[in-house]
Amino acid sequence: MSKNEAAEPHPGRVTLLALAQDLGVSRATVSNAYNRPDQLSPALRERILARAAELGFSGPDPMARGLRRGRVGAVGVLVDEGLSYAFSDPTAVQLLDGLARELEEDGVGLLLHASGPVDGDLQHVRNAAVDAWVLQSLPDGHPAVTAALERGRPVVVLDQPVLPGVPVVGVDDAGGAAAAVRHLTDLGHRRLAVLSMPMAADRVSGPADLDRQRSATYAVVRERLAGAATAAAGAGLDWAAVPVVECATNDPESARAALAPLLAGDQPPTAVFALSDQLGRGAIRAARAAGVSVPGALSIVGFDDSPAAAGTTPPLTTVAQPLRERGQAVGALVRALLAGRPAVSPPPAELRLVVRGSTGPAPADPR
Amino acid sequence: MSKNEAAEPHPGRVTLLALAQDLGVSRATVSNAYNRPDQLSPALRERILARAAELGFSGPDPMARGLRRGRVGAVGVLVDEGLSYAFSDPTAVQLLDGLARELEEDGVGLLLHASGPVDGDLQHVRNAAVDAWVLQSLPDGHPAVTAALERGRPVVVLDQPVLPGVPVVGVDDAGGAAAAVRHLTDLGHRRLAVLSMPMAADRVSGPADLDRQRSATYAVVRERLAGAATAAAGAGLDWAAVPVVECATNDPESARAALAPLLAGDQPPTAVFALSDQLGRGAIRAARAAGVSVPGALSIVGFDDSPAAAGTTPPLTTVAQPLRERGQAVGALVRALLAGRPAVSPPPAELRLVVRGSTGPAPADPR
DNA sequence: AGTACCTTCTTGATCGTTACAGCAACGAGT
DNA sequence: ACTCGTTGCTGTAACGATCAAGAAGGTACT
Repeated sequence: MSKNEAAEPHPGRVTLLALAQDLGVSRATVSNAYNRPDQLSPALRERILARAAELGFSGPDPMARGLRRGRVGAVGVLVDEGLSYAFSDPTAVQLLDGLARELEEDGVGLLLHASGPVDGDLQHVRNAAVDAWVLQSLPDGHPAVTAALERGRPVVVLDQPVLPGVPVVGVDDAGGAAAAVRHLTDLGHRRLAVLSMPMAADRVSGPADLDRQRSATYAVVRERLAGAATAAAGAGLDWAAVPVVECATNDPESARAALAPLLAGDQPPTAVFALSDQLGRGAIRAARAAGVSVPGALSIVGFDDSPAAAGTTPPLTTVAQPLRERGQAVGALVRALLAGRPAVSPPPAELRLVVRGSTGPAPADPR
Repeated sequence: MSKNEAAEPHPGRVTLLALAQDLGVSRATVSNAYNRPDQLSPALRERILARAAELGFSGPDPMARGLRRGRVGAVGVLVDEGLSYAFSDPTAVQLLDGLARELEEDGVGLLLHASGPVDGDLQHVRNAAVDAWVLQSLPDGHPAVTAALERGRPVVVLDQPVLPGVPVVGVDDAGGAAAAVRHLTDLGHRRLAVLSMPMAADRVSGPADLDRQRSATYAVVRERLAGAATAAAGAGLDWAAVPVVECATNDPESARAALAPLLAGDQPPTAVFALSDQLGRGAIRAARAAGVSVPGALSIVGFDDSPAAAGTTPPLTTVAQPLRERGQAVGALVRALLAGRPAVSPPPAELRLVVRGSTGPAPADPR
C-alpha cells in the first residue's frame, strides 16, 4: 500500500501542484500539459490528463492563472440602471449579442454589471475581475465612467460622447433623426409630436421644454432631438411649438400612456416621431386604442429597426441602425486593444430610413 | 527633493505594495484601509486613500484578491446555444433579470457564457473565473454540465432534470401544459395542434412523432408535451393523432411558418397549444395571415406569460410562470451556497392559467 | 571526439493581495 | 507596580499558477 492513499486534509480540492507531486513531475510540466502541449511528450501529457481526470482536477485555477497572466478572459459591460433595463431593451440585447459573438472567438465572456445610481457606490466597478470595460450608453458624467477608466484597462464606449483617448462606436443619431422628420414633413405633415425616451435618470415623464431637451444627460437622446429639431426647422416648423413628450421608461406602455392625451387633445398630431421602436410600438397601440387609423390619420416613425419593428401592424417605418454589427465592432476594438494593437474609432455609422406601412401622406383635412 | 519622485519603470501600474512603500506603512495596513476600516485609525485611512487617488491606485487588484480570498464576485451563467438565443428569448431575459437583481445585493455580477455545441470544447467553462455556476436549461447530458460540476464550485440548475446533489429551481411544466390543454378541451375543442420549440439541438423542424417527443433532450419540452398528452388522453383525444409540430427556433416567425400549412390543410385545427408565448405569437400571425379569426375559428394558448403575451391582438391566453421570482430564487440559492448555508430546492412552482382573449368555444361547425 | 542542437523536463522567481499571529504603546482597574 | 484589555500597526506566509532559464540526455553533424 503506497503513501499516495494518505487521507487528504481538504478532500474536494486538487491543485496543480498536488497533481504534479502525485505524478512525480514538476508543476511546470503539468502546466504545460494544459497550456503548451508542444512542450512535453505526448505520452506524458496523456498520463497527466488521465490522472487529472481521476483525481478530479479540472484544470488550472482561473484566478491564479489570471493573476499570473494578467488576463481573466472576461470583458466587463457596464449598462445603465439595472440589468433588467438592458435585458428588456431589444436594442441593447442586439448590441450585446454582437459583442458576445465577437468575443466568443477568443473564449472571452461578458461580465454584466449595472452602473448603479449616480450617487451609488462603485465597488463593483473597482472589484470586478475583467480585462477591459465596455460602457454602454451611460449618462454624461456618471462616476462609474471615471471608475472604469481608473482601472487602467482598455475601455471602449458604445454610444456616448467621446472621452479623450477612448475609442467609441457611435452612429449618426442626429442625421438619422433628421431623416425621419424630413420623411414626415415631405409627406406633408405639419402637426408633429415627438416621443422621447428618458432624458435623465430622474424618471420624469411629461412634456419636455427646450431647456430639458438640451440638458439631457443621455447623449443619444440629445443628438436625436437635435437632429429632429434641425430637420423640423428646415421644413419651416417651429420646433418650440412641437410637443416633445418624455416617457419615464423606454417601453411601449409608457409611450402609449404619454401619447394618449395628445391624441385626445384639441389639435392632435398627424405625425409622431418616436425616438425608439419601443416607443413607436406604444404609439401604434395608443392610436389603436383611440380609434385613430395608422397611417391614415396618424403617421408614426420609430428608431433602431429592432426585430419587433417589422412585426407590428402596420409595420413600423423606422431609422435602421446595424445593431449587431455595431456590437461586433465594439468587440473588435476590445480585441485589438487587448492584443496591444491600436484601436481607432470607426466613423459613426450612417443610418438608413426604412419606410414601411406606418407612414403615409398627411390627411387632407386634419381634425 | 526626495527619492519618491524617482522615475517608475512601468508607469501606468500602481500596486498596493508600491503605495504602502510610498507612504511608509505596511501592505496590510493599506489592505485594511480598503477592506477593514475599523482596523486602523481614521486619520491614517484618509491619508492612504488620498495618496491612492493621487497616484492613481484604484483599489486592490481584483485577481490577486480573488486568488487570495477564493472569491471573485462573479457567478457564471451557462446558457444554451449562443448568447443571442438567451438575449432574444424574453423568458430567459426575465429569469436572468431576477437572478441579477438578487445577486446585485452582494455586488456580484453575471458572467455570461454560451454552453457551446455538444461536441465543442469546454475551455471556457474550465477557464472562467467564477464563484458558482448557474445552468440554464441545457439539454440532457450536455458535456458542459459535467465540466461545470467538475469545477467543484456551487452549481444551481434552472429548469432541468435534477442532478444528484444539485439544487434545482423548476416549475410544474407538465401540470401547466395539462391545464392549458384541459382549458381547450373544456371549451369543446377536439381538433388540437401543438407547436413545440426545439426538442434537440439539431435544428429540425416539422412534425414530431411520439418517439421524437419522448426523446427530446430538453427536459422542459419533454415535460410540457407529456402534460399535454395526459390531458388530451383524459379528454378522450388520441394523442398520437394530434399533430405536434416542432419549430426550428423558438420565435414567432418559425411558429408562423410551422402552423401555416396546417391551417391551409384539409382538417385545420380549431385549437393550438403553443409551448411558449413566442410560438403563440407566431400562431396568431399565422392565423391572421390565413384569414382565420382568433378566437372565433381558432383558439390559441401560449406558455410563460412573457411581457408580450398581454400585448398581442387578441391578448394571448397563456400559462403564467413567475419568471422574475424564479430567477431570484436561483440567486437566493447561489447566495446560500456561497455563504456555506445549505440550499434546498424549492418545490416546483405551481402554474396558473391566465385566460385572455385568444381562446373561446370551439366553432359549432368546424370547416 | 568535439561541438552544436534539439527535445523534454526542472528550478526558482514572481504575480498582488489578504489572513493571522504578534508586538508595542497606552490607559484603566486593583 | 502589576496585570489586563484595547487600539494600531507590522511581518510572514500563503493563495495557485506561469514564465524564463537552465540542466540532462540524446542526435547529428563536422
